[in-house]
Amino acid sequence: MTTQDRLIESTQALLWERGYVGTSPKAIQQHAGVGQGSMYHHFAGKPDLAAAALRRSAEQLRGVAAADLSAPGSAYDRIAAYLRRDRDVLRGCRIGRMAQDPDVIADPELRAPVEETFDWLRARIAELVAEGQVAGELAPGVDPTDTAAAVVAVVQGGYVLARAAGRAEPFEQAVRGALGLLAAQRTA
Amino acid sequence: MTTQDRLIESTQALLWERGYVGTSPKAIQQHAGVGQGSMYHHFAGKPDLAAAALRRSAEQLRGVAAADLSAPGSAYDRIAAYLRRDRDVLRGCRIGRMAQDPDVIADPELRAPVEETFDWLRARIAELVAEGQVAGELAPGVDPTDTAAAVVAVVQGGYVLARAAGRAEPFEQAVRGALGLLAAQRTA
DNA sequence: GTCTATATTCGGATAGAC
DNA sequence: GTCTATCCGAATATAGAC
Repeated sequence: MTTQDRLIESTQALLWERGYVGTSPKAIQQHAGVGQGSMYHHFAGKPDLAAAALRRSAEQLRGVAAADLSAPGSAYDRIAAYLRRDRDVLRGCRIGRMAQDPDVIADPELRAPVEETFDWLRARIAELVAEGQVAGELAPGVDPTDTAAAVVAVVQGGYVLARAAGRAEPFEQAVRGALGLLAAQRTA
Repeated sequence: MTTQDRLIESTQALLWERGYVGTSPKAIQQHAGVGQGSMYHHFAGKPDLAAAALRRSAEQLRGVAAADLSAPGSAYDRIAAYLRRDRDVLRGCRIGRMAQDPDVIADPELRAPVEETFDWLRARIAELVAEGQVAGELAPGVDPTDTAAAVVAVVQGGYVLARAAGRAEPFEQAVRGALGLLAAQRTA
């Protein structure tokens, strides 16, 4: 692995754990086993490195979610596959976490991967809901866009509840709750 | 207002905006218009002050939510009142935000108000759902505890989506989505 | 109770040698 | 490309005067 890659991966890990404000260049260097000069040779500074790390995390997350949402089965099955995916719940979401950091939100370069990830995710789930309705699998009563936003919000909010509680259970409850409400839309 | 109160209110405001890691004692002093020595006379340090601020925020939040959830009308109406309450969406949740901060989660004194707020909120909403089912207003199919967790998660996740997007709309979509799914449970 | 002075470490980087 | 030296301000206090 290249020095750049190790720096990016270390930054991904530290941003996930400590957030942007809580992650120092020195901590990144130590985690990556890379010297000061080396880091500043490859990257302009902390914001530059964070931007690279966030772009990579966004790409990876999208890949995983895309797979869940194209799983075999009905629209409901695919959304359930996304919601039920095995997660490290107490760690939270690598991307969603960044939405809380004012320095990330204030910098368009840093916010862009976060915004795009959620835009894509909501749109993809809305598409599935709409397809399910057209296919007659889901009742036509609910709005696909709104429903998709609710599904994504349940996951992001589930992380918040779980971390607040110090245990994964509230996340799992929220997911079951969402699936219970969604199941009532099935026409079968 | 006493010096203590001004310090607590300033800490509440700064924790909301910048989080725990991002809030310095100096910033608190300046925001409160209080000197260094004065702050350390009244509080042992940053964690002590933050604990006082979080306890107060938790108490206030609970008061507001309790009012929504006891509004006139059916169980659905009360949950809708909670979900639709006018919020400063892009600022996020004063309490939920803390769940992302590792230093808050690691300190039992700081985590307690956060955990208790969400425990109470989920329990109160679960109670409403169960009452609605018993009264025949809501279909008996969904689990009250799980549904309540989903409702609270939609709000917390809605904040994440809105901040990521830089606009309030995704929050409002998520709320409408949740209400749409919940409305389908009404037997009327 | 409040103020000013002082201390230590960290954050975030630049400079220049190798 | 990588290393070490150096810089300046901020974070988080403690000490002691008023």
